[in-house]
Amino acid sequence: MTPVDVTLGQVARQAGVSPATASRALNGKNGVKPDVRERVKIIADALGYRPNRAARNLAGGRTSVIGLIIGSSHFRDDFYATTLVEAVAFEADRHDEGLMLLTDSKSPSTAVRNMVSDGLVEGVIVGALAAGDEWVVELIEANVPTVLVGAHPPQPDVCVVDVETLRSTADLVGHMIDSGCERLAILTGPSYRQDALTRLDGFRLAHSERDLAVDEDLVFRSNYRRRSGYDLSDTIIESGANGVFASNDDMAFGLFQGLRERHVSVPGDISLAGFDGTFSTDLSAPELTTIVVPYEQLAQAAVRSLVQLIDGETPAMVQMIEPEIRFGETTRPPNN
Amino acid sequence: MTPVDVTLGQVARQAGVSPATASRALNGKNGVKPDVRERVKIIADALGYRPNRAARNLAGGRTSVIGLIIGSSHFRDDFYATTLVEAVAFEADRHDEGLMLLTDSKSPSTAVRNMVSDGLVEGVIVGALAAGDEWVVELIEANVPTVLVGAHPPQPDVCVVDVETLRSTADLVGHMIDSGCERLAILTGPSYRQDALTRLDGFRLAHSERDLAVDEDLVFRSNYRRRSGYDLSDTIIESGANGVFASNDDMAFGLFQGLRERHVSVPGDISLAGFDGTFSTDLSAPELTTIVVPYEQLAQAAVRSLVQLIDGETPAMVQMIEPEIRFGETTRPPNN
DNA sequence: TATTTGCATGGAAGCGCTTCCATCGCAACA
DNA sequence: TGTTGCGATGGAAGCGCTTCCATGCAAATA
Repeated sequence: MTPVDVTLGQVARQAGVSPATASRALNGKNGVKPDVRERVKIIADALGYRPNRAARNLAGGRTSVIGLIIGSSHFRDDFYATTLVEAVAFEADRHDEGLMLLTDSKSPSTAVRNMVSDGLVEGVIVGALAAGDEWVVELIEANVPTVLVGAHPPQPDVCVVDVETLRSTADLVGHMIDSGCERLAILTGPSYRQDALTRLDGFRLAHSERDLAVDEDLVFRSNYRRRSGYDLSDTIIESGANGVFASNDDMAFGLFQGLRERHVSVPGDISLAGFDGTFSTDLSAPELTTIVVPYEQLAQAAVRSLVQLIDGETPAMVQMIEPEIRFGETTRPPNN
Repeated sequence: MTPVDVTLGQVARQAGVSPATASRALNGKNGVKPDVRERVKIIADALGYRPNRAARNLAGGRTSVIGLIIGSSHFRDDFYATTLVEAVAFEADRHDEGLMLLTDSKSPSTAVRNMVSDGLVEGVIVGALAAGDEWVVELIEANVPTVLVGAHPPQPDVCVVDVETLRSTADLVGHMIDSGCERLAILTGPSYRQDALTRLDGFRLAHSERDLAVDEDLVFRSNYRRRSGYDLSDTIIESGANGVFASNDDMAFGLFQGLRERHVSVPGDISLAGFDGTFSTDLSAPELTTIVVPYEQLAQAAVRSLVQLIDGETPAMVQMIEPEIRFGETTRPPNN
């Protein structure tokens, strides 16, 4: 089955040492003379030796496989999911870690725990999204090294990597206010999603920093769906808003489309900004002003932290990655 | 590390049998009395026993992990990739197979072979796409059980699961011709992609079946990009075509957008169909007539075949999944 | 009843690796 | 020169499982 199969023993014999020493040499443990180590390494290389992960794992060592779990419901529609999967896959590879995709077709925690107790996966990265608490708690309590990516309900003792959202949202919203949107509306995401709440908080923060009250009539509870942005077009127009911060790009695109169809000029009549940094497929749409989620960095931080966790180190419990605000053509230019 | 760790030995002892028998009982090997098998199973269940995959693998058994590799270049933009990953993940899970995501950040074949010789992955599913030959050949020669999903250059001795494209395309195109598109254009995909070629073949087939010559001036070489459909709007209009088969939905959407902006009615002035069954994000666009790629079925067939391959059985070398033609509002109705 | 057949079962080896423990040799010390 | 100490090394156990092989027992046959 396996194409070539050089074992540690063969390497050891070739190098004239015992398997024990060869193992130590290859794994960077000390107690091996430098020249011996070097010799073993060279021979291993020459022979194309690859340690059998199963054996290594069995013997108590590392598997070098991490798991990634993303709610399947988010897989399809969410730009988030795809991009994160790709980024994590890339990053895991850089760390020489295998990446198992764990589905949550049954119970997610069961799936994960099973994998872990199967001895295959040493830790998991959870695309947090709307991850319910029990879930994560269960993992942590089962002592599974876990890193959460993305917004999530506050949770003690869990390693989290997230996008700094409050400040950046407040900055963007603040800019909109400062550049003339005295009637600024917001399209929120669903209230059960932490990220949606934080984005709304950022919206409020920008106002309070300017001693402005948020006009609650301009807070439109929505659901992150493109359709909902589109459907709110009339309402927005009637509200007299001259600026809209959509809590995600999808809604912004939907709204944009609605506004265009109603011949409302963006940003002439209404300034528009989103959040995520996704790409519109609408080829004649202007570039959206938005906050770009840095997936690569998220993935990088997540994998790094997880590896540390597995190695018994203590990574920063909370890591906030600064997103970049990208000014497009749907708001007035920043220096205005 | 592992939360609970019930071993086969414990199950065996509890059941009052030897580990050997327990193993046989649990793995459905014969040579175990039904009542004993039942007892062992019940106890294993009660104890929450989960076989250690590493050990199982080491002992020469199966790992029950398969790999999935998709060119990373396709990961981001291709609807294909995401959907396939999801479908395969789901299906693998149903088969109790773990799913490793293999990146091709280095050389793809190296990545795969490493995984396999690491003893982690028993076989791979390759999202074929534009998979170069060497690649696949290398895998096959390295004796790695491999299943290709999707169109690919003809290749002997490789297990392939693909969408039946020629006939379905010819059917759809035929319908367009029959329902009044005497000037039917095609937007092709890039010529290095097998699927693009087959779709073009289907287009031609529909014509030859009707003893019609393909007007080569209506064959527009394109690249699957939405943008290219959009950009070809004027050319299409000038060509006098009254129907367009776009080789994928993306181009169809792009073209649709272009036509709408130029106030050309679809299907009034020009009938339009695509291929793939993706969803338009354009909320006010009509539903596109298209051929829906059945990802779930593809994934299902692929996983099934791979498992057979791994088990030493001989699955059908080529499996063609029949897609469904979905008539939307961009062509005249089918019974016309 | 004696013998063969065949199925159910247990014992034990071993997959490739890591790691504990004992050993050995050498340098530094008394 | 005789000890001690310590770093380098090898031997061997064992991770949890599968599977070969031998054993034992019951049913089927002569």
